[in-house]
Amino acid sequence: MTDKKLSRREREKCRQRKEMIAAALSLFSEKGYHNVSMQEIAETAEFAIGTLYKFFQNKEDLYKALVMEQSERFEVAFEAAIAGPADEIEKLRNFVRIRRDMCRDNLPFIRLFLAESKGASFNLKAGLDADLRKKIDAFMEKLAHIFESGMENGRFQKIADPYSLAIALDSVIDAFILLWVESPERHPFPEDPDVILNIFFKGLLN
Amino acid sequence: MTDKKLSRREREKCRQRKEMIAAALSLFSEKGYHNVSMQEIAETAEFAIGTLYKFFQNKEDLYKALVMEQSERFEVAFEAAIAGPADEIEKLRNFVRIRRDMCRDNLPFIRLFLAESKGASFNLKAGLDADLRKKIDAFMEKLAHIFESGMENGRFQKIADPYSLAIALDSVIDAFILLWVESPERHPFPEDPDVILNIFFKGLLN
DNA sequence: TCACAAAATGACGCGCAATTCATTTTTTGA
DNA sequence: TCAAAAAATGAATTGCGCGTCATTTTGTGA
Repeated sequence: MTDKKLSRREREKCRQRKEMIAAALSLFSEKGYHNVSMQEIAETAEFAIGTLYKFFQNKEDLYKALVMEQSERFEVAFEAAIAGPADEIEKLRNFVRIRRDMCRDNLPFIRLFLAESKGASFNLKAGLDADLRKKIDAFMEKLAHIFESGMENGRFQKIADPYSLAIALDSVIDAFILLWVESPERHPFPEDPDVILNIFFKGLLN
Repeated sequence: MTDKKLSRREREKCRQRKEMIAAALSLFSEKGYHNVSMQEIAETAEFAIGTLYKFFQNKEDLYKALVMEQSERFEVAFEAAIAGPADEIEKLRNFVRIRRDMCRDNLPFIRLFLAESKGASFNLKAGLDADLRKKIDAFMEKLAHIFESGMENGRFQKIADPYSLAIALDSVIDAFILLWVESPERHPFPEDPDVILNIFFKGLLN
């Protein structure tokens, strides 16, 4: 969806589109969907407003495209993170690490995404796009699978059902990210993934 | 802030105000702040628009009042839940139970609140009101204290720092609530609080 | 019953922001 | 070099929704 094997003009279009999305991302993440005008996006991206409408049918379309494209990148990175190691524990560690890295490198989008995927399934009329929701659900299943296979081969105790554990891990990571986004100095995101994972690995009782 | 020792007229005002807030809550939680017009709220509450503006300076004022009043109720209930039992484990169980009960009885507000407190610190210009944020933070400290004192008296293992545990527990409960809100049949909120708490109580490893 | 005050009403003014499209500018290739 | 096609432009159109306020309705007490 990016370059190679495209005419000069097509490459140029791609570049312009990226600049528009970048401008929109920066503005949306800072001020929120409803507090950003198309005019503003156009100006930030240094295009005329009409040009914006050549690339995107309307404001919502631009927004959806933006969320979709970025999510795709995250999705891919997360899949890779848990596909790498064979060992369940290492898969989880890797997942936590990659989440941290992706967040560090994509602050603006993280803000937007947390808002989207957590509470505000009602920020936009339709909420999360069905496509995206399906992908997130599918990934959750994969995460659940890690816990499941860990239980089957005796590495993990059966302390809760695998899907619940997946949801729990995901939400705890999000919570840490949120803390970190809100005040990076006071709540740095832990370097060592086990700071988070020990909440699951070790038991409070006994 | 409610009744008793008020003139007939004052009681009437109070009732009207409540009806307006109820209408606004129902609409906001269903369609989101920006997709609800004052006209719509007025019609739903069966008042004229002008009357709405007699009670609330403007739309944001109405919204803030709504969030504030409802949060207050939740706040009080949660405080009571952890103040009751002396035993740390029972405090946590009680907290989980009360969260479940409050959610069951206040679905519309839950949707709104999760959207507010989680992602959408940017849904509204200013995000969460500073007052409210302070209250939430203060409550988190209290939750952290439960873990802390449990560690001191040897009931809990020191598997993570108390504040992190508080954040983690809170976010996991939220995640379960979110699942339940989205599809109550497929993901009923667990009756037994230990279904959730065991994720923390018991260790995955060993 | 009537005059006056308090409250409720909702049509309207106004500004803002999403789109449109007639015009201008740039690119292409003959 | 020039004309036709493609792309970019931004002023104008449009619609919406907040908040006002002149008018109507309701309540009160003499």
